[in-house]
Amino acid sequence: MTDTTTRTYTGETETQTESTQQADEEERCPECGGRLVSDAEHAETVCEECGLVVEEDEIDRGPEWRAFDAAEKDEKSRVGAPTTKMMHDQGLSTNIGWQDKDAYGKALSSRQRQKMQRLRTWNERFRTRDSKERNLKQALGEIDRMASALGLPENVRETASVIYRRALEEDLLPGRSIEGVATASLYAAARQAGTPRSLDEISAVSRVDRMELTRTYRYIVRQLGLEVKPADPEHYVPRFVSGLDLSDETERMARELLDSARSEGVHSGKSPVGLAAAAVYAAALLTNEKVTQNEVSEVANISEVTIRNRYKELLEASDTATPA
DNA sequence: ATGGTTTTTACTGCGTC
DNA sequence: GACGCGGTAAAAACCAT
Repeated sequence: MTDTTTRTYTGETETQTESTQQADEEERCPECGGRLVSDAEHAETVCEECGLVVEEDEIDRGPEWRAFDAAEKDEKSRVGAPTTKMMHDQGLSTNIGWQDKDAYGKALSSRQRQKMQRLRTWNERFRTRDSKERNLKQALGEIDRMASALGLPENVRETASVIYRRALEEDLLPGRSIEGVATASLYAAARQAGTPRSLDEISAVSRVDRMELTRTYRYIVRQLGLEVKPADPEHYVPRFVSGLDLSDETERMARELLDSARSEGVHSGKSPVGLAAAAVYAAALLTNEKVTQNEVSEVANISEVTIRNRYKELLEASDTATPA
């Protein structure tokens, strides 16, 4: 068994906020040279002096929400129209505004208001009408639910959404349940993002049982050609450590043990969870913090026997690697 | 489906508090 | 005696073929 330990770092995709600093060269009215004022309400740019309309039908890039104070504005404000994979239509479909104003900014008559209200209702219905869209909507809701139950960050949800979307595109759904595929997507996403959750943890919050989950998971990974590296045991360490109230020192120690174990090629088909659990246990031993094998096995959902076997191997490996 | 691994289950013995 | 720990054997689960 070849143990090519490829250290893959799936970094978190940081969304960088670019501070586009441009010298605001003030534009002038071509007629009279007056100051130009943009009127977002009417989607126009007009001259302050003579009232000439310089620009028409501008796209309103402003917010579509109301802000009641500065703090709220900052909180909600963003740049451009974000498309998000987390909404079933990527947030690109038409929404009918809530403002009850016409294109000129005038308030609507009550008849018109009622009409718009009805239009809104129907628009919403049509928007989600066709089956794929509905399907997606449900699945994304499910993904969201499970992700929060597992404390998975936003980017994992995004990834899961993307995976699910692809599965849907490739017609992988027929014969499989929406929940199943949604769960599998989330599992894959969590692993790809370097915040893996074990199958047990996932199936605990999912409506589908383990069997179906593993089956669909394997299936979509193969069909979609997803690259999912074998989970790195180190990724489990922080969770176990905090779950057991151990020190940072222990956490570091556990990482070291795993590192030397890696170079000794101890992992080969061994479950990463077991390895991580054993490392935490061994580290606690070395730093004189009291944890029982039983406690570790509880938080890691792994049997004590496995911990015993693994941690012996870990200590051996670290001895050969760094003879103290 | 099958065979080889790994993990789990269940049980036993030892030492300590 | 309860508890933590270590070991073993058999069963179950998993994976690749």
